[in-house]
Formats: sequence, structure tokens, C-alpha cells
Amino acid sequence: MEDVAREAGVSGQTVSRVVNARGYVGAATRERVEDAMQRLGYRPNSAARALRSGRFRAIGVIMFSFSSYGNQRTLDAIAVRASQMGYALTLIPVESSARDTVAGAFRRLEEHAVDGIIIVIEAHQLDEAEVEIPDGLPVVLVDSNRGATHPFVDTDQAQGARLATEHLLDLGHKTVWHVTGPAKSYSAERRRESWRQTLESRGVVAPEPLQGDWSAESGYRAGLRLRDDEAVTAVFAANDQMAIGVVRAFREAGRDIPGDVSVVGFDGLPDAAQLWPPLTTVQQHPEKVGALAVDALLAELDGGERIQTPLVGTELVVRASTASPRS
Amino acid sequence: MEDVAREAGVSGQTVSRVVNARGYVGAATRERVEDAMQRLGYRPNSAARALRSGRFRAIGVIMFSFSSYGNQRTLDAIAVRASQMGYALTLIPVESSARDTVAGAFRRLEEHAVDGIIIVIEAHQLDEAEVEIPDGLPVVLVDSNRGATHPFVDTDQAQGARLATEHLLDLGHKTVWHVTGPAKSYSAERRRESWRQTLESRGVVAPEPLQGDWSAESGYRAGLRLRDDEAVTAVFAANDQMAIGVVRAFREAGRDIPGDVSVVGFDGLPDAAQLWPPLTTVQQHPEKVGALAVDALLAELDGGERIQTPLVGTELVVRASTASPRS
DNA sequence: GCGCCGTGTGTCAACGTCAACATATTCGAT
DNA sequence: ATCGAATATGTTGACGTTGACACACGGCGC
Repeated sequence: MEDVAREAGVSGQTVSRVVNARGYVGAATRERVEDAMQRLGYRPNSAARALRSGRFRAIGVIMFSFSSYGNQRTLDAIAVRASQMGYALTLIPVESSARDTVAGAFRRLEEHAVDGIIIVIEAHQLDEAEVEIPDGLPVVLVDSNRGATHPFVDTDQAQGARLATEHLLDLGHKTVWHVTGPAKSYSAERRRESWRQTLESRGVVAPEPLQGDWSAESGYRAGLRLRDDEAVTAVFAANDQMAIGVVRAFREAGRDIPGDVSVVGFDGLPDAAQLWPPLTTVQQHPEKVGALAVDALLAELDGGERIQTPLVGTELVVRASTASPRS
Repeated sequence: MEDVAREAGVSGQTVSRVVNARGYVGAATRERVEDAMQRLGYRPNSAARALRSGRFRAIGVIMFSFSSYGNQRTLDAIAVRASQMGYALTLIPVESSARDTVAGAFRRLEEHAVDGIIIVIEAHQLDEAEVEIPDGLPVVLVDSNRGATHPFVDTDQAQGARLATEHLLDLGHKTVWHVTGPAKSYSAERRRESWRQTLESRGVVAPEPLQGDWSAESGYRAGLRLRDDEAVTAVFAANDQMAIGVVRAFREAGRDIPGDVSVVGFDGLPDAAQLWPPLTTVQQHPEKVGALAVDALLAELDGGERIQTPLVGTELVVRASTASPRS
């Protein structure tokens, strides 16, 4: 900066004013300074800035390593929005939900240079890790509301599950089986409860849900337990991956999809449309979730006021994996 | 820091020595200082550190937004390794390959606080964007070698494609069709050339490859063009997603996989094993690639010496989507 | 002609840390 | 007893930036 000032024949402070477009600077001076910056390839030093201002213009994201496709998309959206807003994005991976691993992530975070953080970890897993979120640091939660001690952004899981379940009932299926996500997942819980309520509100008895863990393999295992029961004609899997496994199980047993059994997923994986059969699914919008999370965090940072965003909606995408039951 | 020093009755310098475990500090003093740090919840200020040392202990990653699953996994691995090595990870998303978008990413990067960067963008796309990589900043390339002006880390694409092609030939297929990735992808090119060479080295004429773009949908379109040709009994898709689309196309036409046609993918998507049929694929190891990329970058940062890592190997995973042709 | 305001620019200090140097103490070897 | 090395701690200044303040100039109203 000093070099630029010398080159332009002004003081360092004036350079600073030009860079930040703050205060009064004569037009001619501004030009000379800008020229000098160009010539010398000047870039403001962010460390010094941060030191002076106490702001880093960076936000941290904490999420599990090997995360789901949806979370990856959310991360992506967060990165894009942060970048648009002139913020850098620091990623802090958490390798497992073990207590000290998560706590370690927070510790690392405190040393890192961020103004606020977005946590993309299930509430239940956070609770389990017994981490206290450091206060003084603005936090936005994604996919978890954790007692509303912090603003959160979330998908309307219940709406999606209802759409999926109603679709199957409307096709004429007597009831709908459900393959649920991991027990400690808040999202899984809400999808399951919404499925159950939708059935009950139609006066249908909900069968015992099958436990999965989001993985396609767990969907397959659930499918193995369902496929020999002729009464099963409609399955709602709590995510697309498990739906894939369910389809495999039925197909292996010679039961046709959707001829014998209809299957609905949840997520809207981009490849779901190209599966055989193309999968009916509930389309989520992780890109909206990510953008909203950044907006909510920046609102906390700048204004101090807390904005609570509405739940992000979902849509049912009907494809060839669902049909009316053979009568 | 001053508060800690006062609390422990020592100078700031001694606190610094305790924090960095550098120089001589008496055992009793160390303990007192550590106590004080604990009590006051002291965290070193990374901005001041960076300002003083000129090092940020952060690395930047430039990659395309909406990246492939493989790249996401690579990012994940980079994040984990960086975190292990005590480095923060700053993600700079690039929204499209438009010239100024990529250039903008680099500009943003220069203002960001990173010691080096890992570029996870195809060489061809980088070239197209005509970005010059700022010098003075250590760079490691992933999935692209770009004239070896920088260290790079890459998967042995050629080996993988050869494994896939040989597998199909060994099963007795007369020849192997190929659905290739986008024209400007270096990886796609190498997989295609390796496939061609493998066929030719066995004295088999390589059919015209079908153009895809990595998406499942493009695989489906390629499949549509192949499925009516009875001579087609073996297809090697340049990635798993396109393989999914190919399978769909054949299945729709009533041609069985693997009964009538064998299909091999490339990537090793975790769900490939649960597809119907489970997909034979070439397993990549993005986690190794990511870790090696960080190691190579840190080597440049610390030692200044350049390490060139060997190509990361792949393995063929044989599943139910491939079989010998009906004789 | 005087004081005041708006404009343009410079000086100084401080943000938190750590390298370099200075100082003080202890201990063993001569 | 003396010296030097090893150990232990303190003092100072600089990293690059910017907020606070000071200063200088011209124009306007009275």
C-alpha cells in the first residue's frame, strides 16, 4: 500500500479511501491512485484488514464429511451465495459424530477466521455430540431447528412426505409402506411422522415402518423384508437412494415396478429420472436452502436482527415408478 | 493475549511461547499460562498471526459449482486432509466456464487469504477460459496436467478404461461400444483413447464412440441410438451416470441387462451396487486424490520443492451388469 | 471581513502476534 | 572463583490497514 501511495504521490490513507470508496477523494487523485494500483498489482491484505476491523468477511460451514448428495448441493449453494455477497467460505469437515470430533471441529473453527457459521448437521447428531455452540458467534442451522436457539433454514419435510403418501393413496393403493431414515435423523423423523399422519387422516392403518439409514444398501435390505408380502403394493422410501435399493429387491424377486409395486423416493436426485423405471420422487431444493442460510447469517452479522425464513417447499415429480395397483 | 499475560503474571511473549511451544518456558510458568488461557477462554487471533507471519494456514480450492459426484468426494477428501494438517479450507466456487467467471474466481482468490490453491477443474476448461494462474501462489492441479507447469494429481484413467474394455472382451464380446464424456474433458479423452487402444491391441475394430456429457440423460440418448442394433452386446460408458441412462434405454426396448447387453460404468458411485442390475464399474478413489493434492500443495508451501505424485490406480468391480454374450 | 461548512488530504495510533534482541538466572566445567 | 553455555523471561518494533483527528482550501451567508 505504501508503494502505491508513493507511486501516486499521496498518503496511504488516501489509497485506503480509494480502495474502500469511503470519504472524500478528488477525481484526479482517485484516478492516479487507481493507475498506481493497477501498475503495481496491488491487492489489499486481508489479514491486516481483518486485524483492523475484526471482521473476516468469511463464513464457516460445518458439515459431515461424506455427506449426502443433498447436503453437498446445499454446500454448493452456500458457496455460490457467499461468494456473490463477497464472503469467503471456509469449510470445516467433521469426520464422524463422535463427541470429541465434533467438539474438535468447533475448536478449530474458533481459531479460524470466520464471522459466523452455518451448521449443516442434523440436530439429533449435534445433541448426541453434546457440543455447545460457542456464543458470540452468529450461527445458522440447516436441516435442524434445535429448539430455535438459533435461526434455522429447512425444507418442508412434512409437506413432501404428505405429497408422496397422498399420491400413492390417490392411485388406489390400500396403504403405503415406509422405509425410514436413521433413527437419530430429525428429517427422517418428520418424513415418517408426516407419512403416518397422512395415512391416519385418511383412515388407513400405517404399517410398521422399516428402518433404513439413507443408504441404497439399507433400502435393499428393507426391500428384502417386504418383497415376499403380496399385500405390499406401494412403498415410500425416505430418500431416493433407499428407493433404489427397494426397487432392486423387488425386481430381483421378479416383482415388477410399477406393475406390481409402486415406489416413491425423496430428494430429487438428478439421475432419478434416468433410472429404470424413472423414479417418482419429492423434489427438494437444496440450492434455495443454501442461499437462504447465507442470507439469514448475513442478516445476523450485519443488522444483528434475526430473520426466520419460511420452510422451503417441495414438489412431487411423478414418473414411471408409480401406477395404480392391479385390480 | 495481554489479559492472559496479566492473569498469569508474565509477558505477552511468554504466552506466545506457550501457545506455539517454541523456545524455553519453565514448567511452572507454562502451567500458569495454560490455566489463564483456559480461564479466559483465550484463542489466538488468526488475523494477527497471518499479518505477522504472512501465512494464513489456509488453502483455497477452486472448483465448478454443481460438480460431479467424484469432484465432490475429492473436495471432501481435500477438506479432511487439510483439516488434519491444521489448514483451513476456503472454497471458491466457479459458476460457469465463461471466461470472466473463472477469471473472477481467481481475482476473488487473490484477495482471499490463502497460501496456495488446488484447482479441481478440467484442463480443457481452464484453457478455454484463458485464465493465467497467478504466479507466486503455489498451485496444484487435480484431474488435469496442463503442460506440467504445476504439480498435478490424477487418476489413472487409461488403466481404468483398459480394465473395463478388457473385461468385456474377456467375457467373449466381439467388440465394445463406448459412450464418451464431453469433448472438452481431458478425462473423457483419456478414457476414450485407452478404450480405443485396448480394442486395437486385440485386433478389434473400435466402433464410433457416442458423445455424452457425463449426465445420465446423455447416456440415455446414447442408448437410444444403440438399442436397436442387435450387434451391440457390450457398452462401456465413461461414467456411471451415463451407464445408468444406457441401461434405461436398453431396458425400455425390452433388451435385458446383462442377458442381451453388458454395460460397464466408471467412477464407482456408492449406489452402483444397488442398481438393478448392480453395475459393473471402475472404482476410482477420489479420497486418495484429494489427500495427495493437499500433500503436494503443502510440500510446495513448506519445502518449496515440487513433488510429483504417481497416478492413482483404479480397480474393476465386477457386478451383475456384465456377462458373456448369448452364443 | 469574519466565521462556518463542505471538501480533500495527511498524521498518528492501534488492532494481536511474534521475531529479534536484551537481560537475568542457574549450573557445570575449568 | 571465573567463565560460558543453557535456560528462562521481558522489551521493542513491525506486519498492512483504517478510524479518529487535524489541517488546508474555497465558497457562502451575514
